[in-house]
Parts: sequence; structure tokens; C-alpha cells
Amino acid sequence: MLKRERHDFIMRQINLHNRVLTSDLVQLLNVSEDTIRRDLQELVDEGLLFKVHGGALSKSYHSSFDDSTVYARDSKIIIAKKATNLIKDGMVVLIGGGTTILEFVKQLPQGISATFFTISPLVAVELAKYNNVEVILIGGLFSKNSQVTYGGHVISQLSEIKADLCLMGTSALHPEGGLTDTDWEINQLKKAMLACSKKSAVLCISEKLDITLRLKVCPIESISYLVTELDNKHESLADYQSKEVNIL
Amino acid sequence: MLKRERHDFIMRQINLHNRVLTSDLVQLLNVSEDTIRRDLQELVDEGLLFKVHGGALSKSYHSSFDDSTVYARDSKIIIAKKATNLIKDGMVVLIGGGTTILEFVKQLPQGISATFFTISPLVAVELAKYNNVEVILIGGLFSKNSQVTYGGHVISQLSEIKADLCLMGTSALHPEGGLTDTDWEINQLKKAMLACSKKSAVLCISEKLDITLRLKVCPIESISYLVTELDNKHESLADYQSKEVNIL
DNA sequence: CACAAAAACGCAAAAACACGCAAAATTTAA
DNA sequence: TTAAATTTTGCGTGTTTTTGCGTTTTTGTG
Repeated sequence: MLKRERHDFIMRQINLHNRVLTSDLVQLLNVSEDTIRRDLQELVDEGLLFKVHGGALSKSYHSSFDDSTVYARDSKIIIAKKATNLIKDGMVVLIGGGTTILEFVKQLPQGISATFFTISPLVAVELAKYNNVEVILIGGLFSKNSQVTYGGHVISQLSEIKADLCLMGTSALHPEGGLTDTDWEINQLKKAMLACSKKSAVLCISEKLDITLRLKVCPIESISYLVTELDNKHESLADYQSKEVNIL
Repeated sequence: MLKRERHDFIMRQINLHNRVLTSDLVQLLNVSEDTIRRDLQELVDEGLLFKVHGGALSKSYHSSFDDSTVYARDSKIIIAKKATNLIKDGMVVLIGGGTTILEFVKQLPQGISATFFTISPLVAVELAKYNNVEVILIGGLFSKNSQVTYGGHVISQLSEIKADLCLMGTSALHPEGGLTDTDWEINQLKKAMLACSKKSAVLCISEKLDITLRLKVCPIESISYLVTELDNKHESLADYQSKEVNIL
């Protein structure tokens, strides 16, 4: 087996399991420990993974471990500030959950006057700090992972709402793949949210661009506004340009 | 499991529950106590947590510990600990909002297994930290003052629930006046909550005893359990004794 | 004060690692 | 095609890291 093939194999394992053990690789690839160690070191040098005693971890795993809140916080604030321009007085806004959305809410101007429907308790609490904002929390089963309400009850209530704008965070975005997700319930939720809103805005830090996950929410064209921390002329956004999508 | 992964796991637990027990980690991670202690020590060296006898606390939790913005926090913890005994495995519990209730949720034992309906987003978030707890958030208009959902939509959903126990905080309690309140919406809410529960428990710090407010929720006899920070033989509780009310 | 639980300390075994070196494999060049 | 150059690989050796165990010390509790 060629060195390149081994490297590919290791990266597949990393992407699949977020980690590899040196000992496992020795058995699977039938080479000596030293070879594996050298392979891992080379992949580290290329910045593709993170080495620890006993094996290696995926780079993303590492970054999310270290301190996720501080990690991408600056980017999220930039995104949030851009996105606040989308909210006009008197609007009815449907808003999701997640750290980016929460940061967005914190960046809203004090005097804002609008009606917000949300599935996120934390977002509701934060929105309640604005005097002229009406907050309606959509109730249902509460998800431990994503910290939002979900399930049939939520979907059914969403179907009764007609919002001017839907604001949501992203798991992954891809020029062809569109908006995708890994969790079935969240996927259903996002679909329902998009369905009841005239326009939609997606807040997305650049590192979640060009990734496709298993479950599709909608194609790129269904998104009205894409907000990233990058300049809207940035090359990595070129593929997302279309007459439907407005890049902020 | 890799050391790095253990550290990650521990930090996740810390961020989730604000504390970890060494003994719990030993079981969960299936390693010796010494290893856990060393892990904790290393995380302390990195300034990620705060070590105490029996486990460790979150750094932020510790700093927010002494700035007791929560009024009468000590009393509320005592009340909360007493009240946890009311929750049995498999129960369906309807739970309100407020600082006392929030403290109660934080004091619940780790392994608790029950279903909670709540009108408080903050309580929902806190409850979601327990693995075997199912949380249903009752949605509706969100009140800026009391940080709970309220209004017709909430009342109507409450009417569809049948809970084993209803847990709520108090504005005021009086031997003759019963449970009273100042806010019309909250009053309606509490009535509805009591109506759909077999039993009810009221958490009440002693300084809210012997007070009557404008709007009546229910008479003392409608309350199954009264939980205060005082000893249940304390003289100021004498007037609340009745065959219906159980004083903890 | 006594008792049990938790922590600290030193120690030793096992596992993982780093480094140099030489054999083997691969590539390059004549 | 062959020989030289280069890369890759495996092995031996010594070092470091990690972990669990026994013992002693500290801590919390009644």
C-alpha cells in the first residue's frame, strides 16, 4: 500500500470517527508503529489533524473542544451586526437557535420594534430584554442537544404562522448541496420554518461553507440572504452567487 | 479512550452541570480515581476548572457563586434540597418559573428520571442537563417580567395535561388568604397549573409567609406540600398546619 | 474524637514515543 | 537497462507518558 493511500485511509477514519488510535492503524494497515507515527506527523504538518498520545484527533474536534464560544466569537459578532440590518420595524420574524443566532440577538439595536417567534428558550430570554419586542415562544419537546423545541407540536404550530423573515444558523452550506443537516428533527424543523416565511436569511461562519451533510433542507436558491463574516466579494463566496441569493 | 478525549468529556460535563463528581467520572469513563484526579489537576493547571473535595466546579460558576445576585440564595437552596424528595422516578411534573424553582432544578440528583412540563425557558434549559429527563416546554407569549410563557395559548395547552405533581414558587402565602398574587396573567396561569395536577407543592421562603396580595389563586387546603427553609415544627408554620397540607 | 471517604505521594509496569541506522523500495538519470 | 540517488520502511535502543496500586495524609461528618 502506497503512502498516499495510507494517508487517505487515515483521513477517512478521522472524518468518520473524529479520531484514530495508532494501534488500530498498525493492525488495519499492517505496517509498523513508526510508519504510522510518521504518517500522522506528516498529516499534522499539513494541518489536517491533531496529534495526541495514543493517536490523533480531527482538527474540528480540537477547535470545538478548546473553547468554542471564544473561538469563533469575533466572526459571529461580525455576522450578527450585518444581519441586524435585515430587521425593519414592525416585522414579524421567525428565528431559530444556536450560538450565532444568540449573538445576533445581543447585537440588535435597543429601540428595535418587532415581533419574534422563536423555538429557542435562550433566544426568547435574550429578546425579552428589548422593550418594544414581542416574543412568542413556540412550545414542544425540548431537545437536549440543540437547545430548541422540536417535534410534531412545533411543526404544527409553525404551520399557523406567517412571518416576514426567517433567520437561522447553519450546520453546513454548499453551492450545489444547499443547506444540509445531520439531525432529522432539526431538518424537519428548518424546512417548516422556511415554509412559513416570505424571506429567509442564513447566518453562516465561513468554516461551515462548502460542506455537505446527510440531510437536505433546501437548495441555495431558497435562501434570500446569506450572511457570513467575509466581505461579500470574497472569492470563496463566488459559487454562492445567484440571482435569488443576496450575499451580505 | 484517549486522555484528550477524557479531558474533553470532563469539560463538557463541567460546562453542562457546573460541577462533576470524581466518583461519577470514575464510573462513566471506567478508569481509576487516580487518573481522574490527575486529569482534573491538569485541567486546573490549564485554568479550565476549579477543584474541590469530591470533584470539580466550573470556573465561571465559582466566580458567580459569591456575587449572590439571587436574593436569599442560601434559603432557596435549603428549600430546593427538601423539595427534591418529592420527585419520584417516572413522575410527570408540571413546574413553574422563578429563582426558587430554578435552584430546585439545579439541586436535583443526577440520575433522576421523570417528565417535566414547564412554562419557563430557563427551567427547561436547566432540566435538559439531566439525561433521563424529558422536557416539554409549553409555548406562548413570553413575559418580560416573570420570564415565563403566559396567555390563552398556554392556558389551553395546560388544560390538555394531566400531571402527578405541580411545583411552583410563591409571591405570597397566608393561612386564611391562601396563595395570592398581583399579576392577573400569572394568577390565571397558576390556577390552570393547579387544575391539571393531582398534587401540588409550593416552595416558599419564610419572608413571603403571612402576606396577602390582591388576586387569589387558591386556599391553603388546595396545596399538598408546603416547602420552606424553616424546620417543619417552627412556630411561624403552625397556622399553616391542616390535614390537607404537608409541611416539609 | 473517631471514622470513613477522598486526596496526595511515591513507585513500578506497560504502553507510546523519538532517534539513529541500515535494509528495502522507489525514483531518477545516464 | 542499469546504476546512482532518494525515499520509505522496519528495527533496536533509550526516553517519556500514562496508568493503577499500596500507603500515608488530609478532609469532612457525626
